[in-house]
Amino acid sequence: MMRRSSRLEDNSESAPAEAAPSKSSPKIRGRLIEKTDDRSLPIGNLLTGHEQDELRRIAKLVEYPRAGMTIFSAGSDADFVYVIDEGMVRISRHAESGQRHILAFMGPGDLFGVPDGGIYANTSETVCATKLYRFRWKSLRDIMAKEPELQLSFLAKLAFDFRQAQRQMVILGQQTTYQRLALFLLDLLRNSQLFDHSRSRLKLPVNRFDLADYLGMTREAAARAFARLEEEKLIRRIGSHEIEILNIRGLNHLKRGRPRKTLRTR
Amino acid sequence: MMRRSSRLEDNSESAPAEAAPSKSSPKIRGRLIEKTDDRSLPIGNLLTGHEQDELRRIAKLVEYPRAGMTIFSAGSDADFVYVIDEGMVRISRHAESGQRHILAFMGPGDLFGVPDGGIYANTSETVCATKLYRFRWKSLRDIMAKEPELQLSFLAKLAFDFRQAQRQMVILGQQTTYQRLALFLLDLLRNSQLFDHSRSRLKLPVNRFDLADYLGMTREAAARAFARLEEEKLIRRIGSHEIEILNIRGLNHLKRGRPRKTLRTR
DNA sequence: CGCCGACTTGACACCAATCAAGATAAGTGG
DNA sequence: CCACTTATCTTGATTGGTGTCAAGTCGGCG
Repeated sequence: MMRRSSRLEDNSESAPAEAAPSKSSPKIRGRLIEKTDDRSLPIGNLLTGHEQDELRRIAKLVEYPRAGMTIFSAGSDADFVYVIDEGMVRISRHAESGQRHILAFMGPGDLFGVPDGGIYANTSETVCATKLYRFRWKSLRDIMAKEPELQLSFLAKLAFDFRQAQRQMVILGQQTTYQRLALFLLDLLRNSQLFDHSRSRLKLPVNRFDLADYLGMTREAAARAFARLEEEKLIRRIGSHEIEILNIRGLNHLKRGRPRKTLRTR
Repeated sequence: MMRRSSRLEDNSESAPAEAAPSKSSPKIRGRLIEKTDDRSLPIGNLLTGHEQDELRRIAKLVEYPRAGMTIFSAGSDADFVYVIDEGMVRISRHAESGQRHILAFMGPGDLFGVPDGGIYANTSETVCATKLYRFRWKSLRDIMAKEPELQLSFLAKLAFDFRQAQRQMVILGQQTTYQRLALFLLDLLRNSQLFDHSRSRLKLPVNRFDLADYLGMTREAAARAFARLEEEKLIRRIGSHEIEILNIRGLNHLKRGRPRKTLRTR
C-alpha cells in the first residue's frame, strides 16, 4: 500500500520465500523456496570448517517474540547483518508511489541485511516470532578478509538470492494474476513443511496482504485468483490459509500457457 | 535503465543498463547508466593492486563485431565469466510461456556470466559491436581463493547487480506503463553520453523491442506511453531514438503519483 | 522505386485496480 | 460463553489500462 517511498537503492537480500504464518495459523518454519543445500544448521552452512568458531565469536542471538516487529528500516545505518535461526522475515521496500513491495521472504539459514553504502536499502520485519544471529558488519568484513572460504559461502548465498530476484522479475513482468499465484503455489508445494503429500493439503504461510505485495497484485485480485483456480478444479479452498491441491499437472500447465491470448512472436 | 547509482561503497558495478544503438542510430558507446568511477580500465576497477596481473594472465580479449550475436545461452555449460571492455550486452531469459524478459543491460566494466550450478542461467547477446574480457571460471575461482581482495570486489559487483534487480522488481511490480517509461527516461538522463543538457536532447539507445521486454510491456504499449508523455508536454519525440525533454520535474512527479486512481490505504 | 523492418495508431476485448459491501474469523471484555 | 469489536478475506459493480489484432506510416536499403 501505500506508503511512500523509499528510494534507496537497494540492499538487501535475498531470496526465497517463505511465509508468515499469521497469528491464527500454526507456526510454520518451512521455507518457501527450496534450496539444494541442507539448512539444518543455519550458521553451520554459512560457515564451513573452523571459520564457524570465528563467526560464533562475533554472533549474538537476538529474539523477536512477535510478528510484525521491525528488525531494521530502509535508510537507517546498517551496522548489522543477520542470519535467521528460527522463524520468518519479510524484506520489503516502498516505491515512490507509496506502494509496498515484498522482495523476499526469508527463512532459517538465510542471510539478510547486507549494507549498501553503509545503510539498509530495504526494510525487514518479522512475520512470526523469530530468532536471529546478529553480526556486526565491520567484524564480519574483517573476518572475511582473512577467510576466503567464508567469503565464498557468502558469495554463494548472495548469488542464490540474486537468481531468485531475477526469477521473480520474470514472474512479475509477464504473467496474469492467477498464473503468478499458480507459480507461487507450486513453489510452496516443494516445501514439505507446508505440503502434506498424503492429504494433498497445502498450508499458506502468508496472509493475503503479504501475498499480494509479493506477487504484485491487490488483495482482491489474489482472492479472485484463488476463486478462479477453484472454479477450474485445480485447487479447493479449505480456509484462507489452507488449500487442497486437486490438479498439480493443471497448475504446471498454466505457467506454460500463453500469458493472455496468443503467444507473441516477436 | 537504471541508474546505477552510486551508492555502492566500493566499487561497483554491475548491472544496469545500457543500450543498444539500433543499426539506424549512430553508434553509441556511452553507458546507459552512469557510474561514478572511471572506466578507462575496465578490468582495472575489478582488480585492485597486483591481483590485476594475475587476472590479466587468464584473461582473453574476445570480439563480437556485430549486434545480435549470442555470447552464451541459458542452459549451456558455463565455462567462462566475462567483463565488458567496450560495447553493450543484454542479459535475458525466457519465461515458460515463451516471453522474453530482459533482466539487464550491461556496459563497460560490468561483469556477467557467473555460473549457476555449472550452467548459465540467462542468455547474453550483444546489442552492438562489443569487446569482452573472457575468464575461465575455474581459473578465476582458483585465484579468488587466494586473493580475498579480489573476492571482495567480485562480491561488491554481485551485490550491486542484486540491488539493481531488486529495484527493477519494484518497478515492474507496481507502475503503469507510462510511469515505468518515465522512470526509465529519468535513468537515462543521468548518462551524459546520452543526454545533451544544453539542448535537452536524449538519445534512446535501445529499440522498442528491447525497451518493452525490459519494462515488462509490449511494443505497442511502449509507443502509447511515449505518445502519452508527449500529450502531457513532458517530452517531444524527434525520432524513434531521440526525444527532447520538456519537463523533468513533471517526469519526476509522475513516479510519485498514485499508480492508478487513488492511493490505497491499507 | 519497391521492399522490408521498425515504429505508430486505432479498435476492441479482457483483465485487474478501485470502490463498496458483505462474510468469515479472531481477539476482547463482560 | 456470548456480545461486541476488529481484522481479514471474499464477492460484486464499475472503470481504466493494456494486450491483442490490424492497419497504416516512416525510413533505410536493395
